[in-house]
Amino acid sequence: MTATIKDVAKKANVSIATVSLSLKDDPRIAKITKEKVVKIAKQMNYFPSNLGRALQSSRSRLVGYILSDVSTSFYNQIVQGIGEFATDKGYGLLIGITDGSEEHEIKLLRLFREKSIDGIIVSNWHRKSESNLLQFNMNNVPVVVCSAKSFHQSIPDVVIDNNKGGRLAMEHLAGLGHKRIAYCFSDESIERYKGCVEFAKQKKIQPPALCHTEADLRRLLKSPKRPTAVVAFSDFVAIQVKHTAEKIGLRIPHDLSITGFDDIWIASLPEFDLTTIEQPQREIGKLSMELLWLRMKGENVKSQLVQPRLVVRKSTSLIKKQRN
Amino acid sequence: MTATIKDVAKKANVSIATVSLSLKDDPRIAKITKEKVVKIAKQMNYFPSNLGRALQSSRSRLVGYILSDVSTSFYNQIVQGIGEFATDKGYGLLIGITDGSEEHEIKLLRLFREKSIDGIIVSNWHRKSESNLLQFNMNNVPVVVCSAKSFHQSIPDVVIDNNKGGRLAMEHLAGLGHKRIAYCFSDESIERYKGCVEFAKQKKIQPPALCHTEADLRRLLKSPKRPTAVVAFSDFVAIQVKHTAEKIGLRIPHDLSITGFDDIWIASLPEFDLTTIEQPQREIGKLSMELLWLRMKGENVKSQLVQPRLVVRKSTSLIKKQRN
DNA sequence: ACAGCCTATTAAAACGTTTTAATTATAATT
DNA sequence: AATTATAATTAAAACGTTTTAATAGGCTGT
Repeated sequence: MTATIKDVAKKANVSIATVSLSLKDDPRIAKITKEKVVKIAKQMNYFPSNLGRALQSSRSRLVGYILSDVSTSFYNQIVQGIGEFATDKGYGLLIGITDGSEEHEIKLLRLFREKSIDGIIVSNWHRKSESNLLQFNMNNVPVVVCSAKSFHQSIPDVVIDNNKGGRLAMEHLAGLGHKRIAYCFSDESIERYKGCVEFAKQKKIQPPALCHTEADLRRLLKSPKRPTAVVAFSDFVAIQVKHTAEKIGLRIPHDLSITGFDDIWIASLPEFDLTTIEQPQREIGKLSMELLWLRMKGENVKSQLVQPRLVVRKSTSLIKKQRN
Repeated sequence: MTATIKDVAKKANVSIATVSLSLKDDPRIAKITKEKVVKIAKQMNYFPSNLGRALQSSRSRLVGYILSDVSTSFYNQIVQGIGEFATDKGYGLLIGITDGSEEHEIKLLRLFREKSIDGIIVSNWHRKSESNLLQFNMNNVPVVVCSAKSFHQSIPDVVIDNNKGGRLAMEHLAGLGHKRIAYCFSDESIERYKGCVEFAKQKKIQPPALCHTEADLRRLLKSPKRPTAVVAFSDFVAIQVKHTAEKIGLRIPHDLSITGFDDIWIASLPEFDLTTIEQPQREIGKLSMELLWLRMKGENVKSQLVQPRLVVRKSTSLIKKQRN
């Protein structure tokens, strides 16, 4: 089917070694020979097979990306960022969607191993996989954590400055005059919440009330001294909060201001028009792949903190004087 | 680092051939030997490297998926479906996001070739790539088109029954008493529109008015005999239509019923609550991969039509008598 | 004219498998 | 006991590369 190095060698009437060296412009080969070989190779539409190359160099030029679910709007952009950089550097991107299933995750990691993958980026993983990932990482298959906090100091991560993000949201709300603020929900990144608390402490205002569940929030919103604003953990959560508030009869932003986090595409739809903290998802993906690439080249890298940005829309407004 | 077949052979004190045959349970090897080898292999945590295997069989056990953009909610589920099936069969899924760029697409196809990919699934592609894809397809690297109409009879596709989907939407609206219906927008799948027209013809009602642009729609909605319902090409378009209508002062569904297509996740949010034609995206992905897999095994397959399903929500309602 | 040096090229080994054909060991038949 | 048939194992080749070390062919300088 496709031409191999042997075919080229035969046609050019040289050895396969000469072909190999010519194509990588090795100074040992005479210029005239190189030109001949290159011309014939092009003419035969020859490209070195990664299989042979991989076998001999034990580098497959394949990287893997593990995540639990592409369908959350958030990770798509990340995949895009990773993919672009990878292709550019000649790496194939193997995608591994675990769907949250541990069994699936194990299967995927085994597959990656069998394929002699050169590096791995992870966004979601199970506790039990950590030793497995660590093993990859120590055996010259670098691992980078993307958009999450790394679980081991030998594995760098690329993550938004969550603390700063929390502060930005608080700063914005405080600037609009809000004094009683709630935070929904705490489970995941505690950093964002910490950012809020730190800002509050610094500005000597009341720290946000922490809601763990929707029931918590509902109760709080019905109380006499209910919050006038909510910092939501994500845009997703922000939408939930909006629904909860509306069910109680509160209107956004008239009765309640809400900030989200991520700036997924629907945040800008007029139905939501959500003030939010933007994460440059594509950038995060690209940066992760860049770190991985550097590590695969043997360089040392440090974890990266990506800067968040406040996007002001219509889900937040000045607090009404009479209620303050 | 990781054990190779040689290591196992040495430890088991047999030849590498014996190891290879034992692990695939070849009847020629004595049972007792097999057991010994299998035990030692497991104990050494040995898995055959795909690289060696691929080189010798010239099958990489890699498949590629080409699409322009993962971030449209729609394709995520497809990727998930493809990925699941692929992993299950021991195939690695290389993802190729073209971002609509032709140059990128070419780069990706070359990468796929270099990686000796075994099969390709395509959702979006440029005209110019067709000859390229066809070449893969003829050279024992089968191609399957996913969620789009194939461009060549030698390449099967998996696609929703668009005609039927159109009919379903029309049937639903007609059932609610709507007589004047618009279709937005026509550019892509003409099949859906055809389905609408066919249904109208059959039931002897007025065929839907075709809007090509938002301006068309706006004009139509402002006309005295304006449509009372719109069949939108996709959920995405349905949302656009909703916005356009609301800007004019029409309320959904009170003044205008809208049906979408796809049932992406936001369709079920209370802000939209969109009556739509569901595409089983995951199923479509899975089916595409299954076809590809069969073709890679040398079997002949036929294109598949997937059945759409009407999901009734609140964006459609009975036409008001006074206006009919 | 010959040792010694470049320069250009190539043979050969290696990477990790699978598979075919050959070899060895064992059992069965005369 | 010698031959044949059968069962079990293995040597070797092949897949497509890269790389190292070796070879051949000219030159140079004596």
